[in-house]
Amino acid sequence: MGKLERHATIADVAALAGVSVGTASKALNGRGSLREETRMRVREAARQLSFEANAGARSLHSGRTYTVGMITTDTIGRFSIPVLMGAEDALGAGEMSVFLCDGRDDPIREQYYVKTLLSRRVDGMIVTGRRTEARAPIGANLPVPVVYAFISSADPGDCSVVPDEAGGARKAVEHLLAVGRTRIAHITGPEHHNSARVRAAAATERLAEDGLSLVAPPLFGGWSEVWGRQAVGILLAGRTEFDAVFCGSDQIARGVCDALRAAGRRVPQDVALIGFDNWDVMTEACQPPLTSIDLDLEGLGRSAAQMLLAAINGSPSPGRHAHPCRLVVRESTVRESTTVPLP
Amino acid sequence: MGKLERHATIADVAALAGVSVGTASKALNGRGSLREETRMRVREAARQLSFEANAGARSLHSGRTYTVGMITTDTIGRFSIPVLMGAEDALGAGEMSVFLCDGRDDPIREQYYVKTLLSRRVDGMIVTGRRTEARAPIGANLPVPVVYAFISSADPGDCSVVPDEAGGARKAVEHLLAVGRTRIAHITGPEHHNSARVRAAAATERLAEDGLSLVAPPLFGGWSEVWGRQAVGILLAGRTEFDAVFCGSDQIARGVCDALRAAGRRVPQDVALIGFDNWDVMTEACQPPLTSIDLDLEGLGRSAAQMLLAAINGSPSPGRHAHPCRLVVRESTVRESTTVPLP
DNA sequence: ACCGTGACGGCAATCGTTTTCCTAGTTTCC
DNA sequence: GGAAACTAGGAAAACGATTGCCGTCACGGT
Repeated sequence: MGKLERHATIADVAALAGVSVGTASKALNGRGSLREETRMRVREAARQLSFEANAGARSLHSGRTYTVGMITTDTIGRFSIPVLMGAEDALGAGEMSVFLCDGRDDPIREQYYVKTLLSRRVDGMIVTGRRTEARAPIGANLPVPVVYAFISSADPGDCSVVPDEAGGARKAVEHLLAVGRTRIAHITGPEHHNSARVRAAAATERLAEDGLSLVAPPLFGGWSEVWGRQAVGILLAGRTEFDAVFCGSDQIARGVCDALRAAGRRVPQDVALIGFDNWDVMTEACQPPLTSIDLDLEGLGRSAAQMLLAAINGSPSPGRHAHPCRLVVRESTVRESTTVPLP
Repeated sequence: MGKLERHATIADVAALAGVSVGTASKALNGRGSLREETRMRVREAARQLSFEANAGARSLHSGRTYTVGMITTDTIGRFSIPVLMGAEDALGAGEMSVFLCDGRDDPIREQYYVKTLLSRRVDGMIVTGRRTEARAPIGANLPVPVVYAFISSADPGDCSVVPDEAGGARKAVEHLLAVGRTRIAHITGPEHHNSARVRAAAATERLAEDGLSLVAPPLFGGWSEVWGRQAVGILLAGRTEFDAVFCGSDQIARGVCDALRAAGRRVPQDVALIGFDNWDVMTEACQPPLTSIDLDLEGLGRSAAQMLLAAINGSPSPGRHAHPCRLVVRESTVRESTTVPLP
């Protein structure tokens, strides 16, 4: 058989079942009062023609498309994916389909997508992507609700869901304290990056609550392994003693780990090591496997989607919502890989 | 101002411009014969109401939705993303929007998505994802064209676009030969994985064409760094001399690199090293940076999308299409990072 | 003065579905 | 036996946009 020529319409179904179009509609949607026998006959006809109601025509009538747009501002990367997947999952459960739009960090392209999505009458939009700072709102007075996920909108009235990075950094420090370390160093990304500043500040603050401080000012650099290795050199040259390093990313941590080993320091016996992001590629390849802070991006995406659904149904949640991070303990902080309960 | 209450319809525009609905439509679409003054008046009214034509209503009339569905079978991963982005890019250029569906390797979910997409009257579908083997077609006698990207359909009549892995492996071997290596080892993923077998076979075959063979049978294992390190141990224990290693993945290559360095062998002086996938995270973190084979997944996605567009317009390209791989030379095979032209 | 001819725009059908109203039977009950 | 009360299903009006077909002007030519 070749491929089917044309989609069956409800008129085809009605004709085959020997009823009127309206009756067929009622039969398929369980509306109106029909004899069970009629209902079955229509259903059978629909099955036979593999009829699927035209969603476009349907939404023309209902005013809702059960569709949302997802715009990623930067090109889709390691961070956007889980957010995207979490959102897709939550929306799928609400019978919503997702339009994917890759903004590629181009405002023109982005505005084009907004217009396209509006013309497609999406019920709402999710904006995601990575940025060092909050981003300008995607549009003013849009006729549909918008939720910013991972990234946050510069307008505090907009609904943004972002990871609780400060909380994550505090958890990291608390874990190091819990395993008995007090001389902690911090190696992280570039200072102009908001995440780096926030995490460093939170770590410092948490230590201060226990009357402690970092053994040296935070080492700002890049997010890479290379920087991790370099930073260890700086740290060792400074002759400051340290028994733990809190890293701003797993890549940095891995570089740190390699450099420490090369310098003859054992992880975790001499130095406990904790990363950030819980990126499996790094945490698993690290020797030993790396303890890290998980941003729970998939959960964040899911949560953002749920807020969007709520907003669509008339209950918006304006403002900035911090999504909690999770500590994942591996062997770079404790000998056995048993989970250490937090205080 | 609060958010706009409702989307403007063409009737609103017509009323504001003082013309009939049909005239408004003609004015906005450049059809019919209208006075320039009228046209401007309508356009101005549309602008004022920020009118965007309802795409659903429009496609009801035209029969086309300018929409395609993209189904990823496994959960979206490192390989699917570039394919997805390439496709999205090519489709966007054709004014098409993309529905994203994450099949999560669940056939039920997948079938649900196919139904949903059909009810949304997509003009076509792209199926992507990673599998060890060809996959069962997503549906029989679908009323819209389907293109498989990266993954391939078990039905040889379906249009599949897949990387030319054999060609890539041959390029890798050719490069090693070109830089003067003849004692080549091959470390790769699990033997049950089709890619591992194909690449190993192609490498062997290419060597045979020069009257050579691998210094040892291919070492099948996993795709991980850990396996790369282990495999070097096996290789060294075997006392076979080798001056190059062709690895089945960049992760393996990185493990190999670390283990070689630990064993006192210099890369590339003693051993030239080439990976597969050209995954920036690995190639850049590797010391020295890793030469690799790029699958050009983004190009592959773009190409798949173009075939889909062609199929939608009535010119299908049935069958399996191999998308060429690219050699990317870095310092793990040549001292200077200058590009070496291929023979 | 009359007809022909463009130019301009309105009218209405159409796409596929849902939903409201209505009509024609069939019961039911007094 | 006849009116009321249901029941089953049909007819038609939406929903928003496009488009083919017509009517109505104004103008020019004979």
